[in-house]
Amino acid sequence: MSHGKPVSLKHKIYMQLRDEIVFGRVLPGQRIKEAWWARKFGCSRGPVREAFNQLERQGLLALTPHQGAVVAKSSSEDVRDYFGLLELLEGKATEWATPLLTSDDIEKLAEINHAMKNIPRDDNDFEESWIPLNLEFHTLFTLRCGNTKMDWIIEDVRMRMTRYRYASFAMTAVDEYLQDHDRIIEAVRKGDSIEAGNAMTTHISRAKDMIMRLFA
Amino acid sequence: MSHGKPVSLKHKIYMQLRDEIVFGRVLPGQRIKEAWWARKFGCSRGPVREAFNQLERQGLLALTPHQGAVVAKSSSEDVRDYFGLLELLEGKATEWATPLLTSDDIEKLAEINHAMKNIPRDDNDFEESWIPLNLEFHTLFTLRCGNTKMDWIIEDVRMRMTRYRYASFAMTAVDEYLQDHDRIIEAVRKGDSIEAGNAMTTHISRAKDMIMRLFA
DNA sequence: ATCAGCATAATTGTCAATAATTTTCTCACG
DNA sequence: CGTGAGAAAATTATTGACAATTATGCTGAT
Repeated sequence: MSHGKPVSLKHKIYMQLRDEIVFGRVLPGQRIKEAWWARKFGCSRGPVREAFNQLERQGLLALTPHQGAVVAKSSSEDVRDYFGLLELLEGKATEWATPLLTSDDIEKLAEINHAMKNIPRDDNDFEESWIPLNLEFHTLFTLRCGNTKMDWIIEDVRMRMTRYRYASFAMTAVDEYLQDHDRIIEAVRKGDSIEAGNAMTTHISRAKDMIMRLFA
Repeated sequence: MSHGKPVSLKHKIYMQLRDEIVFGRVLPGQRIKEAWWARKFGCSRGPVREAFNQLERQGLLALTPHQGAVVAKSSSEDVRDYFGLLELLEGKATEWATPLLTSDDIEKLAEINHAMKNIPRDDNDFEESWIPLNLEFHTLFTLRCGNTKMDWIIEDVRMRMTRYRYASFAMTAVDEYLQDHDRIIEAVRKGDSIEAGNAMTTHISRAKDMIMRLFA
């Protein structure tokens, strides 16, 4: 074998269309046509259909028989409830991870947040720098929490809201987010799992409030 | 419109193969062939492939390019971690639901548990009577918890383990399960959400221990 | 008897064409 | 001018055939 699985055509189509939706280049309610994507990839509609199906199961497309696909709409209630699950899951993941983190892990968390603080605020690419660092910060807890399914389920929930997070990204709360991270790190340093979990829940709750306000 | 969505062929295939897996008529690791199911339904392989994809996304089939599908295997670690998520999710759903339940809801819970107690223990169809009642009991909390996504996520987690629950169903803990339900109902009657949530978590933890023991 | 190498068979991945269904447009009628 | 029936167009659902890939089972040399 060379390196890993061979990448199937359906997977490439899936990845690209997923990005289109997640990064908001196509908007909720917009019609997505099989034939268009088949031509775009120079292939037949078979692989396109399979990609569409996968995206439906992830809540990003809405398929209706004989009617086709539209980018799924989420109500403000949907977003609130997805965030509610994230508060619960990431909060508990943080609580569970706290006693399991090595000193290297904790140092890594501090480094990430330091790097986030140093992103120039007026940079046009602020989001492009912020997002991967933020993801790395959060993922470290889910990967170290001792439950091998936690990252899968959080990723699944997150996928359904990411486009709203990106679409309504606002720098107004950046300082609070960074302070939240500091509070989490501090609690982790003390080894106080409950406090760390609560700090994470509070952090996500703040993000929820931000986005819900922009939604209305 | 006549009555609901038209049922697509892929959905019928999906439902039937899912049942085969969930009820253990095909075993983990067993090869599943597209052509066989296409002949079984008198159709081509297209819809079969779409059903396979859906089952992969639900964790019931493992697909490898050019190698085909096998019924997914779960390690004992996987089952433990899925149950860990269920404890968390159903526990919190119960806590959240407690102040929202109507007296009719609580009465319904009592009725269900009463009916479960009255299933003849030596009945050959004990499981067939038990499972839907048990599901109804648990689902009432997830539907009333105030988070519209809770039932989706619990259903998703549960789907991945149901076959293990059924495969290793043992009546040895039935009495404890019924007592657990009574404790949950009691806490709900008192309006003690924390106690109710803890009782649900304990209940699921007991089921986990049962199944993990049978796994080893 | 064992094992590498090769030919064969079986299975999946993709395609282009056809059938079924829905949507859109047209136009006669009130 | 609005409306509704019906034809036309567009789109999806399914199919059967072909290509690409992998598994299998010979063959023969050691």
